[in-house]
Amino acid sequence: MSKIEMPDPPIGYLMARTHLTLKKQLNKAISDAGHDVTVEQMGLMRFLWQQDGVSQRALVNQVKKVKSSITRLIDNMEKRNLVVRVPDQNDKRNKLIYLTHKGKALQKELGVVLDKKLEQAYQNIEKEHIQICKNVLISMFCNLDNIE
Amino acid sequence: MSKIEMPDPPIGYLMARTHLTLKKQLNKAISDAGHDVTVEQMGLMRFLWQQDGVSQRALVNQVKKVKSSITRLIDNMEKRNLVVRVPDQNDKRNKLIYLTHKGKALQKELGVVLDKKLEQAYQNIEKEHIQICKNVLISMFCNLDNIE
DNA sequence: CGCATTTAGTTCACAATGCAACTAATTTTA
DNA sequence: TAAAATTAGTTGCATTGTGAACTAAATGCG
Repeated sequence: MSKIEMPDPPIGYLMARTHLTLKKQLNKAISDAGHDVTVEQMGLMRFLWQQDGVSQRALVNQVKKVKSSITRLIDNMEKRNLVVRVPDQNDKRNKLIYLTHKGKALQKELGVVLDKKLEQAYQNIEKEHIQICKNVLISMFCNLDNIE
Repeated sequence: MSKIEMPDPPIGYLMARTHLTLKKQLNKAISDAGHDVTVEQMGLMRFLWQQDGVSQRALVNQVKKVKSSITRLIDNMEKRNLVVRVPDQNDKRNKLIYLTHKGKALQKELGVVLDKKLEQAYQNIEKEHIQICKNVLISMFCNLDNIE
């Protein structure tokens, strides 16, 4: 099978490829560890672990996804008993999202799985370079976020 | 609305956030430019622009997605008349993917849209840092790819 | 040669994302 | 205050990604 010769790929392709591969393997690692949770659900819980009982709107602002994505992400998390929706009595438009016991308990367990996988991903890469990479990703995001 | 204070995010979250935001805005930019193509379809065409008439298997090896993803990506590209599937007479299991005129013509036009958006994303970021970031993404991908 | 194995591709079920259109509740404003 | 505009959340539709089960074709081996 002949290998196709490609020119230096734009960063978007590299990001997409690495992101999807990391996500795929993390999902498998989480599943192998016996947890019925996805990486995206973990990504939302990351904020809830810091501050519980926030509105979906607040989560939209944090994770920078579209509100309909959050709606369905929370649908699936409710199915798995990770969170519950509680109507806000002060503003009946809002629904406040609270972690269940199960959702809270997962913080430590998923942290272990995540750290282990990142350790594999970081092999033989200089720490300073990883920090520079993070900063570039943050700057790119801010540049794009300011445009829209 | 109170901003949730978050600790230093793992690189996976940064990659996911930046990747999705870039993808979202690129899709909009492509659509605004009058093209009925998605970023993922462009990602596959990137390889076809280098070498036309390859099997789906070859594309799977290049883009590192699962074969069922490629099947449906090509389904949607055929609908839009970007590519055609041609049965391989030498090995009847294979289907060779060829760009249509429309698919070929898009290389330049989409390149312009992509470059413009990347220019926005790269504002005020040092070129050397972008290169380091790219190298980290490549190294991470290779580390993960060797594991599975 | 003939049967087992491998390989290429499709299909299905599930999760996730985004856009657009919608409902319901709140806030603004005339 | 009543109508208009905004805000929070849901739903329908299209695209994408994955894994598992499936078909058809080619390859390998006894």
